[in-house]
Amino acid sequence: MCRVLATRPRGTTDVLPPRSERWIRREQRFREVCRAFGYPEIILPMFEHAELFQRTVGEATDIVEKELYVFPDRGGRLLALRPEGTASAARAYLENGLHRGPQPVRLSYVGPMFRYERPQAGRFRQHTQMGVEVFGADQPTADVEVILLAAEYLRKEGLTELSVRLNSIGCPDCRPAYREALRRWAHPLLPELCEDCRSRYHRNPLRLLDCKETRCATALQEAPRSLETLCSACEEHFAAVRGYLADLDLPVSVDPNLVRGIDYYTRTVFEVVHGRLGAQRALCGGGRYDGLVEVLGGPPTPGVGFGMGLERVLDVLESAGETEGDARPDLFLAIADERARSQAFAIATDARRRGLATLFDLGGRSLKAQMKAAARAGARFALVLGERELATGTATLREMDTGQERGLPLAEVVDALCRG
RNA sequence: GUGGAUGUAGCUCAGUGGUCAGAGCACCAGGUUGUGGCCCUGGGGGUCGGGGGUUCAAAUCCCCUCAUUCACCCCA
Repeated sequence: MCRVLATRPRGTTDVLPPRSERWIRREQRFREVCRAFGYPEIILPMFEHAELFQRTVGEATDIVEKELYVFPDRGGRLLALRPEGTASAARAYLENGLHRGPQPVRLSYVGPMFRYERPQAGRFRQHTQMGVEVFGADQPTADVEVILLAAEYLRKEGLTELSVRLNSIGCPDCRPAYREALRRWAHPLLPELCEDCRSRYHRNPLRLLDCKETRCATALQEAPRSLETLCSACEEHFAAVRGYLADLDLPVSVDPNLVRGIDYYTRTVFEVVHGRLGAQRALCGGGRYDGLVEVLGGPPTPGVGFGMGLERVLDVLESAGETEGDARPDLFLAIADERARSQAFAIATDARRRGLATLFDLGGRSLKAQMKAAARAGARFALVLGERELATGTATLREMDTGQERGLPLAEVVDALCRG
């Protein structure tokens, strides 16, 4: 085996059956929920002009600064593998003139995202996000709708122990003032803070608030909160979001320390977290991005959405013993005599056309080995075809779980299985 | 980018200087010439992650490197 040719790139994964079957079920269920909420799917490119992400996600963010997969193509364009879905969706919304049609525009998407990160539990260089976006809606009900959609999907997957973390980081009117206020307040504490926090002070003071170092956390306990300095419009918006969510039987906690690492967010930001998931416990992250479309040269357009990590959802489900979606064949044809092979092809074709998952042996193995293969594949029924069946026109159908057998005319086997 | 742990069969791992490198599970075949699961027997499968060094002798000790993994930063 060649070490390089037969090794996947760092941070990527091969998703094998049966996990791949479960994976597909998760995508299906997400699409069902999106359909129920009226969010048709948009299919977007996996790479874009690098500038799209640099300008929207933000030059100074980790995602752009150190995680973006950028490359020049053969025509000299600077492209980037998408690190997230919202910027692409906003670009497509504008480029295709959706902003000129009826508003709001609701969209969903499922697909791979790429970030050059050091892999760890729940984090990869290629991961998959299921997300939704609403463009052209500034009402707090839109924020509530997308949070509700995320929660409804996760509920349908049978997940419990979920909670929604919620915060408002203000808008271009009130955020700069808050940043300055926080900086001024923290300045005298700088010598006590950790090295990371001293650099956060300059780069992104909001990040000071969620440092995990205990000495920083205690030092900053009394820091001013963004929630206390929201402008009245943001204040009102946030109060409305909280109010609707409170009526909805969702475990929501307002967390003034929740800060997200993408520049385009305004007002509402949120995460859905699950307790038992290692250090990367956010299943879902999102928020409002009222200035995003305008940055791309479009009209002022409010928007809100989220991205959900498919691998993380699967991890939680599998840690809870999830097996839904595991494939199980209905019928295994064991061939005891090569002269029965044509008959086997005919029965298999009939069964498959009628929706029964049917396998049969490709030849050269003993009947015993074939029965073993049938059991291993998890087949519900096995049918032996040989000289005897050809002569009498009847066969023995064996139910694998119980070992019970019954004789049936060959022509009726598929009918019997279809009836259950 | 930073720190820790780990790389031996498909999987989980044993083997810390000394014959040709092992176990369990899995896989294939036979025992049972038309029937899976239990049992028995046999079989296939390894550049001991890679390279260099020390030594009469290296899976084992040293250096480098690659990969995996967990955590930090950050994020889904």
